[in-house]
Amino acid sequence: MGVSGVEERYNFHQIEEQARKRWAEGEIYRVPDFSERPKYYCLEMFPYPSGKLHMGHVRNYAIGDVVARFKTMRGYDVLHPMGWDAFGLPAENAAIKHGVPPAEWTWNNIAAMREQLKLLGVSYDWSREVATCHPGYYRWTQWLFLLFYKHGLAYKRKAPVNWCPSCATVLANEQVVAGECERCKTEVQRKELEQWFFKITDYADRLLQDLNKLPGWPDKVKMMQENWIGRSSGGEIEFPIVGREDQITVFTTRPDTLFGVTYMVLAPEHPLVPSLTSPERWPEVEQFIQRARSLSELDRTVGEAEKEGLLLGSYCLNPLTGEEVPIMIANYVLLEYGTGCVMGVPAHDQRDFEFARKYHLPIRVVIQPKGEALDSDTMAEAYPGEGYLVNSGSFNGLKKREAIPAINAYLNEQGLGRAKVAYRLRDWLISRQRYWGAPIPIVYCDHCGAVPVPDEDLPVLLPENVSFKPTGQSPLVEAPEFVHTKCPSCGGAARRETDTMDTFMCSSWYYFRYTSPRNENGPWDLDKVDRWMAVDQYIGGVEHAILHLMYSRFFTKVLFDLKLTKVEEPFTNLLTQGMVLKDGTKMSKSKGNVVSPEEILNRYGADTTRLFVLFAAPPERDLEWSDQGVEGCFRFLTRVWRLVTPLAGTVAKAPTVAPEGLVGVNREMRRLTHLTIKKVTEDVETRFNFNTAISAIMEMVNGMYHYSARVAEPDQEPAVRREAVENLIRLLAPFAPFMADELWGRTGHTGSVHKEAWPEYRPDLLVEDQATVVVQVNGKVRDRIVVSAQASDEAVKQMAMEQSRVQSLLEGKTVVKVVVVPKKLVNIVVK
RNA sequence: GCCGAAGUGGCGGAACUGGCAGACGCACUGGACUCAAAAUCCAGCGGGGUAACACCCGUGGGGGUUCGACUCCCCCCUUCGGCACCA
Repeated sequence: MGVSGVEERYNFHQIEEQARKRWAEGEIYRVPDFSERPKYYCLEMFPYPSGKLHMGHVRNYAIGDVVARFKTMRGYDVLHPMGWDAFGLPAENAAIKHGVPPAEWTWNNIAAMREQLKLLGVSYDWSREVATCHPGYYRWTQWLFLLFYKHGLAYKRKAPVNWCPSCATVLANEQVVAGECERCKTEVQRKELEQWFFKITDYADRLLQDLNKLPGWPDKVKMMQENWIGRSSGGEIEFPIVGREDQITVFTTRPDTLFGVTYMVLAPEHPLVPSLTSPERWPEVEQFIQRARSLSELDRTVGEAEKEGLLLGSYCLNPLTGEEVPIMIANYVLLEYGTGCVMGVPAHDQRDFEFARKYHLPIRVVIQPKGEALDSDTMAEAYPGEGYLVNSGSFNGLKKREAIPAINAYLNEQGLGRAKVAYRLRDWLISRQRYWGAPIPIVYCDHCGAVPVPDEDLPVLLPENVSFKPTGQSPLVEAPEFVHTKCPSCGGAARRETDTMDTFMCSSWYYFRYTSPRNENGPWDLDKVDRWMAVDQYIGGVEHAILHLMYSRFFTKVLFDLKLTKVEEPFTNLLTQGMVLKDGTKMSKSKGNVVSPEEILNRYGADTTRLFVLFAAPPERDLEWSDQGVEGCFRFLTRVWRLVTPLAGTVAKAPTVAPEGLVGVNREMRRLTHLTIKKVTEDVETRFNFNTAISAIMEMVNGMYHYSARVAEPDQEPAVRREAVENLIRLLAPFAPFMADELWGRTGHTGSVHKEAWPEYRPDLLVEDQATVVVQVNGKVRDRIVVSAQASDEAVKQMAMEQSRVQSLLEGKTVVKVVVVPKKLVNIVVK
């Protein structure tokens, strides 16, 4: 690395513009559908086209791009596509506010964001771009809806649903966070509405079980899905109703406490309630039901809501004892879980305990813990733990663990119950009362009922010239030419479904579509999906841990069952990247701490911007924005520029193969080059620790500067220099693709560095001939010695003991033990 | 309440399998270059202590295992995230 002459400034504007042009003209990021090379599918969560890239996007796409570029250099065909999650409320709200039609607003935003992504230099195959709001895309979203419908996985029913008054639409359970709309934080209300659902509960167990097949997912995300699915195993038990032929079926996880039941309690909305209420109690009961209905989910479930209940005046029989048990309703029982009723076992369930104390219901102990005597009169709280059955007839003496299967088996024999699993997960509500979404392709006919739109009539197009004002009904209701149609079955007058689909439907299958983005004969080409799926690496924010990621898993399992894919899980490896923070908190307009990518790109260029977000923290951790940190990355790139550009000409002419048996600084320089290749390769490939990979490259650059400072130019081995420079450029390529490509050209290469092979290191060149060994006495570092790499443990030990520092510490003591770790340390233990 | 993750200099972070704590970067300090500044280059940079060494302390706190612990085990504290009347 020689003395530079006239320095040329690092003009990133020019470099990046020229590279963008070259890349576009050469179509270097286009990936073939099929080839001999192994495939790798690298995917980042596609964005909502808000019109502006934010730092979170920059981070997400920079991470994905490193993976994609690295894998390409490693010899894979990398599918790395981009698209737009383009339906949704903001477009409609913008339309209402500014009078621009949602379609126009959305397409303009897409154009703007596409340009920003191109500025960032992400290696997308733009020929595969998809937008969920394009009729050529949502045609297949509708097709998939009908596929689900035909297989009994889509159904319409009246149910209590979550209603967001601000968004003027219903929400899925997953979109309600702590009783609030996850989008706008408005408290959700409960409404009884007839809505479309997807039967995700049919897949609850597989969604749970198959989490085990995802070792490449973060435990955190798997845990969140596990919590959300909320599997509990127990049994269903029949309690005959006194004076009637029918019975109440109850779900419980504790069949072992069946002898401790002292009351039965139903959800207020339970269908049996009216017939179980005695006439004189009805007015009071009806009032109670009304009150429970009107309360929001939030009021009813969050916090220390007081438990309230009422006797209905009827009784059922404990199936094991024949004992009469009063039937009640209570606000703490949820209609949608289990069977909508609870057997009250106050001695062993805290909620039942509180309820029983309040209403003076009897408490009966049926589980006795070892070495303790529970007394129903004096106990201060329920005992839910382990113990032996008492007051339980022939089951007395069994352990809780043994009693559960024993009682289940007995009930099963008698036809009084059966083992059963319950889930917290509810079916996915997919109807939305808004305009900017894929219309649900169903027609209602007075004669034929709900009729699916025939496949050949898809897409059901969204009408234009519609008023978007949210009224609580879909704006499509106000579009007569849309609503009025013919029944596909009988040809008579009929009307269309006016609700649109949850946008999470559109995003549940887009990764399939990328494999065949323009296919018109089906949602995708099976051969292409088979080649590319599953996604090898998926990257995005953890906020989708449940919503998008669980829906996508559900879709994939349905598609697998219907033979439309051979994979059962869509995403083999998942990386959830951390947030970008400023001043310790999430960037937001209201806090005024937003850093605009546009501005940073303009001031420092894409390479610096990318480098900073990759260097400042490992990908899965939150990243604190630092203007000075960006400055530092810019400085580093400038340093690379000043190092390489003056050498470009001589590097191009130098021999490509370095001589063997080098000594001194030339040998050390080679060693550093190969050490860095090893470190960067391992950090990127096995750990995704881009921050440490970049610091290794920085150390290499520092080493190259030292090399040139310490070695007169004639003594530098040209081949060593060439090897260092070329590998530096290759290693830098995934992180700073523009500068790397520019320098690659300048050092005499004709093609793009992004078509180059990733460098390999030579293990034999990593070997050092000397090692610094730490000398400890009783575990404390007291000295260091330099030893030959070949020195025996015994020799190293001898040498360590001879050090004067060590000698003085050994004086008057006895050496108990000496531990030698080759090439690392000697620990002398003395007494 | 239940489940999970994380706590390391002034800051972002590193230490991968138990082996020199603080790589790399930022900030800061001193020096070189300059009329001067910026840029750049060189050096220093956990705390105490010393003229300089020595030495002592130090990875949220307390205990333990080990020749040796940021790393393993037990208890506790703090912060963040998920679930939360789910029978």
